[in-house]
Amino acid sequence: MLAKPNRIVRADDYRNTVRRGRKSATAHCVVYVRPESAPTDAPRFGFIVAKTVGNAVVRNTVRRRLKAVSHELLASGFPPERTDVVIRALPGSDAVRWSTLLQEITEVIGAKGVKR
RNA sequence: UGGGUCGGCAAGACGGUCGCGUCGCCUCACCUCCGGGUGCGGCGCCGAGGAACGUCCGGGCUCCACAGAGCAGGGCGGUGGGUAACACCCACCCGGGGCAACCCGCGAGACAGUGCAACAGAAAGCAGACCGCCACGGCGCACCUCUUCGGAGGUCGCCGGGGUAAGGGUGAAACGGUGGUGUAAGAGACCACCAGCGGUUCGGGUGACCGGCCGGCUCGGUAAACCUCGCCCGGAGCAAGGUCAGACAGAGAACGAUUCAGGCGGCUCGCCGAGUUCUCGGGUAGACCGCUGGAGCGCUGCGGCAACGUAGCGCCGAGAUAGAUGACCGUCCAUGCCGUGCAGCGCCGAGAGGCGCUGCACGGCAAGACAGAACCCGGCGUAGCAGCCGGCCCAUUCG
Repeated sequence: MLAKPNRIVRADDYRNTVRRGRKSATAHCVVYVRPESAPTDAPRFGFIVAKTVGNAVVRNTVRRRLKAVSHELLASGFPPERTDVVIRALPGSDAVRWSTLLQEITEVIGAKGVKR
């Protein structure tokens, strides 16, 4: 779905993106976008799924669907280079239809960034 | 056919589009101390569970003296086996439940000692006696019978000192149970059977125990109360532990070296032994190893009632670290509900027909249990929708 270079893996990077990135909410997620922060050209994604969302199986599924959404975005060239994105899933996001989820996040990311 | 009981299997299938992680191979690029390393891309293999879960037991592994001894503490508790080990498993015994298959039991000891038992009941542990039963003695404006008229006998009531514990009632439990003999009334006082106890007794079994014989007739429960007995247990845990890289800033106090500084959870011994502990302040929490081939899995043979053991052959089946093992779509498969049609059965109706149940076909909708590895095994416990298969038992029908 998402290759290693497209993932945020350091706690510091999460912290900076959540604190300093621009924040916008959809019906099921909170999205933080911070441009010009990644060390390489590749945009990076990170995901936060709290225990309030569900048990381990549900959290895994939610995170995998968000990764699939991010992959769709990358394929259509949406997040600009060197941009960090953190998506925080809210309770209830396990029951959303796939098309709805994709549309919501695409709108938010598309409004924040310029198409490459 | 219906009901019950025990056990096993499986954990939706197939396809398409786009992807992820470990490992192996290849191409290209870069670096090189020429061993190799890093990165992009391609191909191939593999990629969650029966409970991966809870973390309740037991082990492996690692470190803590050389992992030792005693005490304390903890765990276990029918017997015999299995196992690396267990609180697990198998077989058997005993007790209880069930017509039965089968299920259930925190299954040692109450003649070592201490303690406990609400309510009820006369009485709860050592014998005793509330109601009652029984003779004996005394008393009576009581009653009946006989009378030689003096009284005698009996019934009833009261009192007295005795005998007795069968019956009543309470309780979870009342000093054996049932039936008889016996007696003034009764009682293991005696007898038969049963239950329990004891035996230098006989037989069976490795054993727990079982059966027989003999004996005198009897002695409560509770150890998920203290306790006693037997067996077992050193502690901490993969953030164990180790290598490399990197960062910072030290200061003060106490104790101590042929040793009771300190270390091995507590105490004593024993061992090791040169730095240890505390306070204030500051810093790092990166990479690699451990890390997955193992008490491993499958088949067949042999031993064993079984758990299991063993031999041969074959196989390799996850190693992530903001944490891979997937996302979306389609078809089929079971499942539930609704509708339509057909068939069978039952009921209602004079009839046309109507209603209900079951099965099949088609269409639509819903929806796919519980749940996600993190050092690894063996168990236990818990969660769990709908299924499939088999053994056994009971009832019924037919032969």
